[in-house]
Amino acid sequence: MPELPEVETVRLGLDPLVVGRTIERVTPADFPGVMGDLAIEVASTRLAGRPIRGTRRRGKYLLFDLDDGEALMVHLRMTGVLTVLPRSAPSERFQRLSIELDNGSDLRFSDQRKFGRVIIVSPDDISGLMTKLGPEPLEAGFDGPALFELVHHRKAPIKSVLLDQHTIAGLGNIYVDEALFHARIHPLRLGSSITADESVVLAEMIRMVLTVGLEQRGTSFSSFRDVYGQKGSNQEQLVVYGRGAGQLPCVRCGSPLARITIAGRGTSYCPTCQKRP
DNA sequence: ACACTGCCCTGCGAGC
DNA sequence: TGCTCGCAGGGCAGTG
Repeated sequence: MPELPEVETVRLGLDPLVVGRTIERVTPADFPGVMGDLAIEVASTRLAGRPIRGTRRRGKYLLFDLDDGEALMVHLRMTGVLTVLPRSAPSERFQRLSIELDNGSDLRFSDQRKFGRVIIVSPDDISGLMTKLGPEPLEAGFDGPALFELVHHRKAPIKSVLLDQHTIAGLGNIYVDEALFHARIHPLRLGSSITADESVVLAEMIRMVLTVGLEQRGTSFSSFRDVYGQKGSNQEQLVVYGRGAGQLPCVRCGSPLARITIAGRGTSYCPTCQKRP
């Protein structure tokens, strides 16, 4: 599941391969809805001849800046994969879209579950995206007091609050479970119950798990691959995510981990280290 | 403004 | 062995 470290890993890999290139055309595969309501043929006409000026990431959104302030916005959702391949390379297994570039390479979008999207966005769309999302947790200014301000008035479980992209941008199920474990906070604790002192630790742990995830080039628990089709290695650093169902032992205290559902998401935690509310 | 639910989608693994 | 069925979950629409 691509979260901030995975999306940033993809962006870092793509940037040198696509910036400065010009789009020639867009070739559909078998999923007409991949570009939203816009027909692929229409999109191809709109994109033909336009340059890719740069790449940006906001939360889990990836932006390819075009001319005229427009951009191609990609969200990988659960199983989206972006690769750059020679035009002669065969289609990927779940390929949904191929953006042909002027140097003979293709930017390919593959997505097993058809949740991901590649959308042409206007300058207004982009500024809307920038403002509606919460702060970037790896940028300067994201600290204990800032986190406390974001969560102390919230009456939902802290896990739900941290998953809310309008509150903090880029966290998903994996990194939230990991951060809460390292901060020793039970995922069902209400946002309003988190103290200022706990916010300092939690903000630190959020930054830590994201930084490690980025260093490991992402978590490839299932389908995540980088631009070159390589797996990340952060799954080896995970200590709670995916381990609660089997009641595997807590790495800190040895007692069996537990698994519950919060906000419709599987949630693993240590009932001993993360005290109940 | 906020909280919560259901929907989208399909490969995979558990169970029979 | 082969089948069915539930699970995985990010974002959004709809409801309260």
